[in-house]
Amino acid sequence: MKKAYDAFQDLLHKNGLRLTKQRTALLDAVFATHRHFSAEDLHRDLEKAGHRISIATVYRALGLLVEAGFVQGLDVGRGRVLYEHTLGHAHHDHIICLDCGKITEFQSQEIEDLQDQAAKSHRFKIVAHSLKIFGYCHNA
Amino acid sequence: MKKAYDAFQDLLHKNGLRLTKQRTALLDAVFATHRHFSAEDLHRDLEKAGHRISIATVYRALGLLVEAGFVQGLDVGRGRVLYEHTLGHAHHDHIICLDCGKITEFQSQEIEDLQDQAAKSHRFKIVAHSLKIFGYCHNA
DNA sequence: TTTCATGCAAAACATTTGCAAGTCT
DNA sequence: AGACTTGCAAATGTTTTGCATGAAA
Repeated sequence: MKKAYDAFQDLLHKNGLRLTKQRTALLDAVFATHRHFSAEDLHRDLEKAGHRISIATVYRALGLLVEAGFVQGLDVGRGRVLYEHTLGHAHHDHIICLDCGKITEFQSQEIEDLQDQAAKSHRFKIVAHSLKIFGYCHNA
Repeated sequence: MKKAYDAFQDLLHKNGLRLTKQRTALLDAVFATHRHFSAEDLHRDLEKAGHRISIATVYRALGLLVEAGFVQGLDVGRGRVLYEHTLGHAHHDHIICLDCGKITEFQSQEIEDLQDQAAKSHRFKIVAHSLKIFGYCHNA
């Protein structure tokens, strides 16, 4: 995980920002998990691990990480946003179970290509896209 | 638009619900436009047109329409939900301009098929899906 | 020491809900 | 009459913000 720290520190330095205890702990936690987590999940885990950090700081730090592309937000509906780190993870889309909340990732280069094509034909410059499939997993 | 009223009235009757002035006016407004609108847009337009309706009722009626499949919600991020009526509209996806908010619709049967395939291979039963492309339109 | 960051509590938003009063059937 | 609806205001849940205090560089 040295890479994540270095890249993050670089980013902070470049913008005259500081590497604080809170940001360090948060970065740590974000890259330690490979699940999708909410801001509150993250806050709870950090406090549980003995770190003193406010929910406001969690949101502020997450915002930084998202802006920098280290972390991605996934809007799962009804105002719920889950996050996941992106370093070392290829782009993927999500299938969300409406019953148990389980999130499965998948990817399809064909879908990507078709999206690019669609955007181009409407003269849009793609910045990001979000494909979510909602349904019921086999446990439902 | 006779069809929409009839279908809505049917729906209400079937569930022991009532066709009130507010619901009539709202249905009217929803089907009169072919744009994407927020609950507040709708509320404002209704009041502007001289109808007395509360925002709570707008949400309640929109909920009914969504549940019945007359209207679809489009989560455009940051807790913003826009609605559009679906009667007589084929399924489509959206390209959203991050600069001006313009929303362009497109559809691709190939993407649909690939999604079905992806869901099936993960043993999910699809209920809905949402594909949004974010970017900049040619005016940006 | 000079910024920048944090914590706290209040504010901001969008949406939902309880309840008494009003309206449809 | 009786059940469903409405409006209102308060409650909700999540995220943001102002400001005084605290901590990096």
